[in-house]
Amino acid sequence: MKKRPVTSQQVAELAGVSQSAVSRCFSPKASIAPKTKAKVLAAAKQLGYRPNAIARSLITRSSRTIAVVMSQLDNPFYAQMLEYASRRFQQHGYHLLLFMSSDEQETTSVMSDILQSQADGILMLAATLSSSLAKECVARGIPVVMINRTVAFEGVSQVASDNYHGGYWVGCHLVESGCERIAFLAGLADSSTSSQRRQGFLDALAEHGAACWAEAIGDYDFATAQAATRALFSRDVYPDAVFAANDHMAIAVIDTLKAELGLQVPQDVAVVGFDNIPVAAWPSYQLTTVQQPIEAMVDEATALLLGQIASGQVTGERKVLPVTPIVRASAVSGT
Amino acid sequence: MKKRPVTSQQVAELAGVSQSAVSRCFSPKASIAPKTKAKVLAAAKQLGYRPNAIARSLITRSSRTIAVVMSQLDNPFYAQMLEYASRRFQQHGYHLLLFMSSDEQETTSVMSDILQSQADGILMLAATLSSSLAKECVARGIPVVMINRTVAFEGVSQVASDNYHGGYWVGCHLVESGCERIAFLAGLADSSTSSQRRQGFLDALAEHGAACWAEAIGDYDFATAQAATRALFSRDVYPDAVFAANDHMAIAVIDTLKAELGLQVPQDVAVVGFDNIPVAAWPSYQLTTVQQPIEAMVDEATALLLGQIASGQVTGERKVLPVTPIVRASAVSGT
DNA sequence: CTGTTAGCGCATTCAG
DNA sequence: CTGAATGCGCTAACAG
Repeated sequence: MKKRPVTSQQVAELAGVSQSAVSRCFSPKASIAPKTKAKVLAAAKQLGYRPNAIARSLITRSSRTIAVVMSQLDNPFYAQMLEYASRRFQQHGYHLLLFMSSDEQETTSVMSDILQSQADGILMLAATLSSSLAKECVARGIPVVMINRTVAFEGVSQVASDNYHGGYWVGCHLVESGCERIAFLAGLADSSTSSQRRQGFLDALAEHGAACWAEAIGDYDFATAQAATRALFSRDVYPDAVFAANDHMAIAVIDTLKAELGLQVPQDVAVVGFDNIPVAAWPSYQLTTVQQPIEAMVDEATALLLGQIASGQVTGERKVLPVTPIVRASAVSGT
Repeated sequence: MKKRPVTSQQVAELAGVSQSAVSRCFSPKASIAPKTKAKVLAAAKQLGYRPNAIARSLITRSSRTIAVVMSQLDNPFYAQMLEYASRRFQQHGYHLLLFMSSDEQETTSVMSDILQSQADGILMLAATLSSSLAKECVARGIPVVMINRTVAFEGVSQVASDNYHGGYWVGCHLVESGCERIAFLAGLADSSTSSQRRQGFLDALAEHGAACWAEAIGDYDFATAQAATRALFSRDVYPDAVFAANDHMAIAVIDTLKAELGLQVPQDVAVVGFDNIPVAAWPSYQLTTVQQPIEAMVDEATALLLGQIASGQVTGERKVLPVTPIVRASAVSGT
């Protein structure tokens, strides 16, 4: 049977002090005589007392909880973010309440749960947020930070890596490597990350007097990217380079090229990805890619959320963090 | 500035009913006249009212929250589990509070946070739990379920896949495929999963009158597994098969064999893993492995936790779920 | 079916 | 510095 937890009242009785004295012992900033504190702590230890965070939240109006919304944990990139974010917030005495939500409809119901949960802030990783929901959060004064997402609403903050310049670098790198028939494999159609990378890439090509040779859509999904690869390489003349909007798809491209089409990377086709997930460094792939500053992004998001929580102001800032090109064997200069 | 949320009291005033009437409208099982309910819901919508879950938890003594403790999210196997568990609990109106904890010392401090959080249950994924902490949870009547972990304490429940028979199958499969110099690559030294897989494997070999040709330790880590592979293959006569205690290491073995040692899989060396992570199916690897029933394991853990929460009894059950051999190209019969 | 009442466990006034 | 009193927002008896 579930026992009733020990309360501060019981500790107070055992220690021969008032309940408020006990409370003060567990509040960092309250003033309490060392002697009474010792008595109280002794009694607390004896009874196995732990302050009830729920009761505390009710009165302080702060749950010390951040709601994080994710759509996919199978992408290691987001898994890494989540792990790091959790550790980061833990350091500041906050904990993450996890919500999975794939489609926008689900997000609506999830958002309702979040609002009820009294989370002090919301961290959106890879999920879409309708502007009406965003508006509701802002109206309630709950700070929202989105990572690598765009939403057409003022109140929410955004942290992103410099997708445009990442794409731009890829374009330059491939042209300068001598590639002439460069294809782009997009992620999700409505994803801002994919379209920003694409735009930078196209602009780079244009500045070099080149153009994108072919495009396909891979939905950030392995199987879809494989199908797209087959389509891109079904003609007699096929691309001599593929820029995939993320590493996961780039891996799919390489695998399909090698296993099904008998093509060599980078001898026959150069391949570049985006993210620099751990797999990209594996010997089988040696994927040239653009590294996103995961930790810096999370640090920024953490600072934004905690800052807004502390000040009680929701501001809606935008931060763009620099990316780092990583040249590996899948697309080297002078190929 | 953070606005004070609207309370049931305010809704009651607007609707011209008592505060408890409002409360009943948001409790599924309470009886309320359809007419008053309509009035209340109208007022609630007008004010944008959401019940405060914190206040509810305080009085119901149930946070509808499960604490999950993880040590690594970079292993896709655990990431998948977390995602599925989150969705599963969400369906039942529970949410996950995420705690990251690598070493045992950290677990102690994390456990303190969990106890304060008033979580209704604890789900341990890939983390060690000292028996003193386990005892404290049980003493408080908080159900604990560990997945794929062993702890020397009565009160906690455990869900595991049948590691022994998985290892046993691998042993049989390799011997029957004609392999004669079979090596084992262990995970973490103190991990029960690794040692159970190993034991089943060794028993299978013994029953076929064979023995393990060599052993090494890969710590469930890519780089360590690579180093171990180099060591295993440094002699003139090298293994003709490697059983790695998980897929992640098996991938490292294959990559090292192909990229560094110029060996073919499975022609020169057969490789088998464990888990059946998504990568195992990729064309470059085609890894023969043993699939763990992730969803069934999580379903079982969910049922165990929710059942114990509902009954108020912590029982400490053990469940072992069957595994499924997956034969792919990296180790086929008759090689 | 509805309103009234009494707390849940704790932080925070306010006197002393 | 300490204790007594108050109430956070809500659910759960209890009468009506």
